[in-house]
Amino acid sequence: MAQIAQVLVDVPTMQTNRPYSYQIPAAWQSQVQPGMRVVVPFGRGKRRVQGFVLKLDETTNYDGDLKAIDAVVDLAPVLNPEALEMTEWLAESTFSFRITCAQTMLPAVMRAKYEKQLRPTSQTSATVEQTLFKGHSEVPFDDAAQTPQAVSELLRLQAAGQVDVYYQVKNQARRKTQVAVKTTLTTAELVAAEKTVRTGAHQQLALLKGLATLNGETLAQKAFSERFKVSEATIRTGAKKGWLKKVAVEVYRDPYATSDIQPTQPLQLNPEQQVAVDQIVSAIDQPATTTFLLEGVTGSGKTEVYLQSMAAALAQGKTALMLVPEISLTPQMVRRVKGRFGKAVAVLHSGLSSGEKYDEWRRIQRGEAQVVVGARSAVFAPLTNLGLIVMDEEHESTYKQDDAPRYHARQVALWRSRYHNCPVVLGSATPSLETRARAEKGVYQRLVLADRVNQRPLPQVSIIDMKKEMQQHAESNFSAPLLVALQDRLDRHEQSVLMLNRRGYSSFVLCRDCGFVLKCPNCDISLTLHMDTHTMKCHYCGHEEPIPRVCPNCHSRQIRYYGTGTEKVEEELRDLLPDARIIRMDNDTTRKKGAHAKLLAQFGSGDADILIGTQMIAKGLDFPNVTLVGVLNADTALGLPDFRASERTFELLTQVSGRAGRAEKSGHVYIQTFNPDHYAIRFAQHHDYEGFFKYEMQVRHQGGYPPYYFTVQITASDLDEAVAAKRMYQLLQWLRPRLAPSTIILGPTPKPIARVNRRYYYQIVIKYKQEPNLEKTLTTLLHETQVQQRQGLQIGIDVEPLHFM
DNA sequence: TTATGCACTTGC
DNA sequence: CAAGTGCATAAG
Repeated sequence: MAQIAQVLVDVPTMQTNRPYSYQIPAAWQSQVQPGMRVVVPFGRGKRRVQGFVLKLDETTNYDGDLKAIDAVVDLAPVLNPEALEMTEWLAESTFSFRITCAQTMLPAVMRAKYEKQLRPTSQTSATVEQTLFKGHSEVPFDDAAQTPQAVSELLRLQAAGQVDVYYQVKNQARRKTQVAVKTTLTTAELVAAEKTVRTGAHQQLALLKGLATLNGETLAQKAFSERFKVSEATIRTGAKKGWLKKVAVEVYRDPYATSDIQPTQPLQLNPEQQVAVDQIVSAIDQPATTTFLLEGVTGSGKTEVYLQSMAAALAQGKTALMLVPEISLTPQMVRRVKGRFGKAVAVLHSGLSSGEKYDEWRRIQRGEAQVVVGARSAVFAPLTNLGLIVMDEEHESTYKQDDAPRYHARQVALWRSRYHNCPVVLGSATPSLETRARAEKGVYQRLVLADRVNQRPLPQVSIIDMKKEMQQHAESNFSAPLLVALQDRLDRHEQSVLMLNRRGYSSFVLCRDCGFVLKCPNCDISLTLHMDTHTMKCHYCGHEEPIPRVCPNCHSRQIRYYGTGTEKVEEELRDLLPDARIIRMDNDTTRKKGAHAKLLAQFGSGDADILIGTQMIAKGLDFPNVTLVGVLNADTALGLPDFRASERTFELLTQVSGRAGRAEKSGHVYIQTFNPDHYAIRFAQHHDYEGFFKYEMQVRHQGGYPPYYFTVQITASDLDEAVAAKRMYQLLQWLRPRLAPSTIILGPTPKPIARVNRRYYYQIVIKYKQEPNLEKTLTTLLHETQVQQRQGLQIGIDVEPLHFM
């Protein structure tokens, strides 16, 4: 029997990024398994931390005294063998800690919370008892240790044995329970009981009849009382008489329980869709793994291909995973999947409460859900026997996690497909260059849906040169042609969608006398005006301050709001078209849970004529009465210092264009821009992805960017700008001889937003085609920068970063 | 991440 | 000389 557990402790540092051996107490030796969480003592004090059992052993090569496991948290492993293997791989490939990776794969509530408590001992004096504990059996350490004096006093008391420091490892996971009724009597006994009730006691009779139908099953009290028209008081009487028992049963928090989802049937496929489904389905039971790129314009019926392929996987007794960029933005997708697969579907996305996520996760883990739809982190869903992984809108940048572990869900999906020997379908109308290039090389198999299912032509796209508009008209967010078109839709009772490209653009305060711009005291960025709260906010650190009335620099009153926020656009539009009913959708109006869906439903039911919003409206919205789409500022992202700026602009414009003319009515798109001749805008105008791909590939080839090169970004930040810069130059010297001569190292450069949250950021970008030493070198780097980390210098490694700013 | 030991300064 | 502060260190 295994006596020793190799435990990965919850301490995210380089030195603890390896398992520690612990003694398993004899009583638990038969139940502890790899993948379970345990509580173990760690360090010199009495500190206790959570850990994951990675492995069981008979012996250990550690020759000190082993400590013993304190508690076993789980009855069954929460990380299955696949997850354990994935932890290792993920940690290595993203240069992050194993513990962080393990935690990333699980619902957030399974992360331990630590509390430090003070408890009295047998030697606690009466004075201490009165002043500190005041009759409580324990006191939170942080409450008692508010001042430095209090801390030293506590240390003294601890040394004197007057107080005991106790570490509590709290499991945040809570199961929701419901009161249910259950009878232990037989049907005959229930019938006999009917004779004992006094005449006219209808409710009690109904109760007994109801209980007889349960056949010993439990039923929620609420449901019982509704079904048999029995009051809760009667149920209580029944319990008193011993007819029934009240029990607590676990219920899942089902985020979609109340919404009525209509079951849907598979649709007739067109020939192209049929080819795609056939190819994918035939790959499901192949021993090899195939990655498909399913390329199809908006409305070409990609979703139906996904659904029918997933159905085939289920039919073979396998499970299916479907990733979507952010479901809270595309509720229609969840409806379609739930409509097709009903109760077999579990949903995982950021819009769920932590309890809901936990419950959905357990439904998957217990095998109660065979289909998972979810955003980025759903790629770790504990599905066994995976038959198919679908990644919709594979080009979306939300698939990349911005903080450690900086993984891309596509990489994880591909890893899992190799583990399960199942196909992956990457779907998009505008695939990322990396993916499209791989399909070109034959690494991925390309499936094309060229026709729109409804046979509608794509909307006509007009480009409006704002430089000319500006010369002819006063400063306005709306060009003459766009205004005319908007008025026209109002007259015809059709709807319009206006998109404001928020990136790199927002409303700030500028003094017209001295040019002063109000900036965040912590970050190198101007503050944004928020009319709803009447404050100036920093979008990077959250700093907030009142709107200035006079210029803080020259005390002039000529301090005005500049630039374009959605609020400002809405205001201007209300002036220009006073009769239009307008809905605005941005971070402010959609912050509350469900607000997003509510606004969309409102717009969908025809309660408004115009929907104004940021990028979030470009995705997934599908309203038949929308015939006009306007992009107010197409090019604000083009000026950003990022080689993917053109790709993003093209994607966004193509995507938002797809929102016009979804049904019988044809749509028209107006793109306002200061760069009317830019290729990203021209190719988007003609819905020409292939043209864009070829052109952009040349640009990337010339610049030496992905997909011709792999990239790794190393960031250093420090409170002192000079320190950050100096360390980065040292790093460059250190790095150069360790990497291949063909590898290009860019920088160090200050990041385009050089200061965030009082820290200064510098970056180095490594570009390489083949670099066998990379992993070893970067791991060494992480080890060697440990000491500097503690001195305040923070180093971050991002493999294949998506944002270079 | 965090408690501890040790080196060193500070205060009486 | 005791107490206090700061930092390096190691965690089974």
